[in-house]
Amino acid sequence: MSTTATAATYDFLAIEKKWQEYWAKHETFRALNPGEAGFDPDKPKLYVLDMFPYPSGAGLHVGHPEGYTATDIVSRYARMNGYNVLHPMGYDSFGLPAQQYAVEHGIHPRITTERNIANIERQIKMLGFSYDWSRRVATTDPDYYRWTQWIFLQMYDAWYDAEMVWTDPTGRKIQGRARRVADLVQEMEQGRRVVDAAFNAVPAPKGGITPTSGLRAWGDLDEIERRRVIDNHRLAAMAEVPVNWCPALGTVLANEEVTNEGRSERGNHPVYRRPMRQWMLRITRYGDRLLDDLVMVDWPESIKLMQRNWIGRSEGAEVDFLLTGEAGRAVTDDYETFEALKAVRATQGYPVTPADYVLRIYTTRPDTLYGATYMVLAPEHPLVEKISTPEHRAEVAAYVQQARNRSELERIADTKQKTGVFTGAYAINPVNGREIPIWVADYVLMSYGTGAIMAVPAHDERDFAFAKAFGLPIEAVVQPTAQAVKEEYPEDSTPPDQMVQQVLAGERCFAGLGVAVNSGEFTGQPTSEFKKNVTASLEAAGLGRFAVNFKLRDWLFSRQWYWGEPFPIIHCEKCGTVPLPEDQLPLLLPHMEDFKPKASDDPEAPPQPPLARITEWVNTTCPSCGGAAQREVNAMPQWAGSCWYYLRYLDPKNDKAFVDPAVERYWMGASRLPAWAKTEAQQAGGVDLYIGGAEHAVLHLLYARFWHKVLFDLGYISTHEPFAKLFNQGMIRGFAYRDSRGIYVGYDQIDFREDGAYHKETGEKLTESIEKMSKSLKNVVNPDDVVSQYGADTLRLYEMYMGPLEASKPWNTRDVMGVHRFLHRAWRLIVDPETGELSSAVTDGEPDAESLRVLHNTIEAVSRDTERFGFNTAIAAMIMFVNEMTPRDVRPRAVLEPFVQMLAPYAPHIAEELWQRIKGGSWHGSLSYEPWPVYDESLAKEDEVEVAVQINGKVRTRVRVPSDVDAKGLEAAALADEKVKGFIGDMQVRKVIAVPGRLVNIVLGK
RNA sequence: GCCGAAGUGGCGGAAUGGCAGACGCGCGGGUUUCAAAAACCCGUGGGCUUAACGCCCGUGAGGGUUCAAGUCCCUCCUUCGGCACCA
Repeated sequence: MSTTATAATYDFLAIEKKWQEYWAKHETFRALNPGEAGFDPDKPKLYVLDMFPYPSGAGLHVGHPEGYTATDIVSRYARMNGYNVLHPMGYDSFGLPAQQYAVEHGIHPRITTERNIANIERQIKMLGFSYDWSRRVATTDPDYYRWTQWIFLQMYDAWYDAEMVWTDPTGRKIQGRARRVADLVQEMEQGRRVVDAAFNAVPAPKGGITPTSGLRAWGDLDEIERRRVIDNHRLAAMAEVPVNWCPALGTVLANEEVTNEGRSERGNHPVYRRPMRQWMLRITRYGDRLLDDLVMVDWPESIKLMQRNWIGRSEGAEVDFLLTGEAGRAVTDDYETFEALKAVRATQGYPVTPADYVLRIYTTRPDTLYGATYMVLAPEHPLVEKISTPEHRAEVAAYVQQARNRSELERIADTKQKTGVFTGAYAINPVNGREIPIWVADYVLMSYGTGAIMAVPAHDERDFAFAKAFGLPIEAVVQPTAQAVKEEYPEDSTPPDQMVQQVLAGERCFAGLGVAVNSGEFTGQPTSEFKKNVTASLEAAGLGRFAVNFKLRDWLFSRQWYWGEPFPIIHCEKCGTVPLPEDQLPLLLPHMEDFKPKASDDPEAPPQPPLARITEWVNTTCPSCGGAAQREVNAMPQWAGSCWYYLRYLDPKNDKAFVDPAVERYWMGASRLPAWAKTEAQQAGGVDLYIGGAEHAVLHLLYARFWHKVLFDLGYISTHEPFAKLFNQGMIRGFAYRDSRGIYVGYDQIDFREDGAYHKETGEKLTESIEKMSKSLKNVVNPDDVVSQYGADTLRLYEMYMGPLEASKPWNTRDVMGVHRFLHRAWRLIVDPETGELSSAVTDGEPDAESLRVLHNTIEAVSRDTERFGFNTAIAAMIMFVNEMTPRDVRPRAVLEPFVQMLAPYAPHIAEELWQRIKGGSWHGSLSYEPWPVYDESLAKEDEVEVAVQINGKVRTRVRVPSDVDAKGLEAAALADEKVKGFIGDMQVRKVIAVPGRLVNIVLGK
């Protein structure tokens, strides 16, 4: 350790402070926008982005600098290679953690947020990253959230035209586009769209509206109905939907914020499903494009897959089952039997839209329709109450109530043990006219498909379990091959033929593909063919249609907390929801002394947003009619600000627009990148490199893509996708130690000996494990400590040297010394430790061939490795350079200077200092823009190389040959070798493989 | 349960199908020193050996392709990550 540092040795703390002040003072890393004085349009651009931090009270942990260092290396490398580099930083400062921290400590979140930002910014600056600080944003700044609110209003004023086929500026054909609400109104006014029974604006039927179609023209709607149609189509709209209600947090949460166990991601509180009227963003409209456009981006396959799974597109059919008897009569006066409905529909040119007299289900397996033996409604399904017969009503109501009171946790806990009750109602299977019972069970989810299913116990595991539990019939309609059923039950030792018999007998469930049996006219058809045919036949009869479903659900966009963006919306009794006029933005978050949300243990407690308590703020006038009105009192969720921050960095001070279009086109446009960064993705444009943790795989990254596409469709930005290239850094974990009772022990309590870790006080040997860093495991490493002990350059270098960027790896403080020593050695190459002056070994003379060879090998390795993000091996190459140069007493300047440049992206402070010293009095400034050293292959080559010689694949000797020898010459040299001759003896040389520069393999035989 | 990624010395890790273990840590030996630290130099996968020359075994396990496999293919095991009643 350098606590004994004299003025002459590498005084990293002073050097780092000096250069950080220099960079700040000279705005060394300021990136100029097109149009600014000094902007060079001939340089290619590179937009290098970090996932901006959440400014928590704990400050940075060592995981943050890992990604930040990687992007900093790329940024600095790119500047030295002649790029205009945009490398900004900011803070994601709204959200629940700040709210909770503030509640716990009794301090206003505005204050804690400012304090936390100040601390985290100090830490980031202490690490010497080359951010353009003039572009700093915080999502809590009114100048920032003004535009978050503005974008929300654009979504409010937009709808998704799923039918529209259009061509983007690159000539790509796209189906579906967000358009202005005014266009929708116009289409309806002109009669191109009509309104169906569910208030959807659908393309007008060719033959016009028939009386039985349930369709209406725009002119036939009253004011309230018209508003309902429009609201039904807005990309941002309020809707009564089942939401995740967390009474303990006093707010609702998005699906993405609820854990597998049905608890809140934050705080681990129970979450309940409740229907509530909330703001929703219709991300599901973009399901297909969010899925399809993943091919445009250069992202880790694992992340793309997670997004694909999250979107969860499936194809199948919607099928309408007619309700019969009492149930049917309860909901319809006009149609009582299946045959009657079928007859009516047969006369129609246009399929009838959903209405109460049918039970509409979604299935991916329409080929199993003949095996449907009962139906199931989700407890929240609107038909449950209507169709339950008097004798079952009490039981159904009790079950529904019980399901409501079970948290998600409880529902998930017993997926094996199915529950449910019979409603007393029956439905008619459209393919065979059979009446089957309708049940209610919570294994069917209201939020997926139509909230109702046909149950085919013979071919669905869940239905099978339910049928077994309640004694419902199981009828096989798919005959599997012996092999298919064996694959489904690999552990089972039953002979495959017998398994097939068990499936056909309804004793065993089979969910795979096969050939139809007992399926009327379809019997004998393979599954895939059957699906197509039966869907077509249902469609022809108006009883079903091809359908696509997504697991992705609309984004619940309101929260009942204080610390978020207020909605720029006013509720007027006369005009409905009214957007705040643009010139009134930002709508400032009003100050509150008591900002606590109303928390509760009661799942039935209603949400009470804190803002609702400021009556003088809530009560306002309607911008539309001028009458009395109320402000929206919910706040936006954590993710709102992070959906578009990468766009604000481009033009952070603009008060006319969230970004100037010309500026956006430059920084987000397709790059003129060198080979190393060129991918198909970057041709499509976007942020050139985005580095962050994989924990955002579906949340932030999906939401941001969604907003981006909306802004693209509305013409505000120029690219389909926000992030052309994404890279996930691996998690840095820490060694954790616990005693025999399982209690974790902090590092300061541990005596590290050769054979393990011992407790300093008890002497007990401790168990070591590698865990995610966390306070409770007492294995957190604080960057402040590392920097004060070893310096920022050492921390940066160590984090990059630990291993591949994408790998998860454990922090080992002992290893930090290794790179720290390297920096000391690099320092002494140039500075005499005795005098503090330039070392006398540094000469102006012509470099010798060997020094040049070492240098150019290093240039080659560092350049190549940096470009492929192999930062660990790039550092290894620089260490080798220093190890080679250290013993020399003549070290030519011409060799040292390029080395210092190569060190600069990795350890910028020491590099600046060494550069200044080696350049001497003539140098003033930063080396940040000095051209990167050029690799000269002719200087890197040696005249002679050693090549391994294998006999039958085993290395037996080496031969020295000229480095440019060809395969023939290499073969001759190997065969001429005495030792090789000895090995050959009287054996026969069957084959010789000679790979110049690599090896020779001599294959011998008898 | 489903999907994905990964298994290499005492440790972190390196290796376009071409000399496995670069580089660092740790460890052993040496130089320097009154001594220690620091620094510098040498050694360091395991085993055998006449200890020089040299040989054998080694990248989670087993099989395969190839002149040549850590790398490609098949089967299995383990660990980590994601999803999880999505009809």
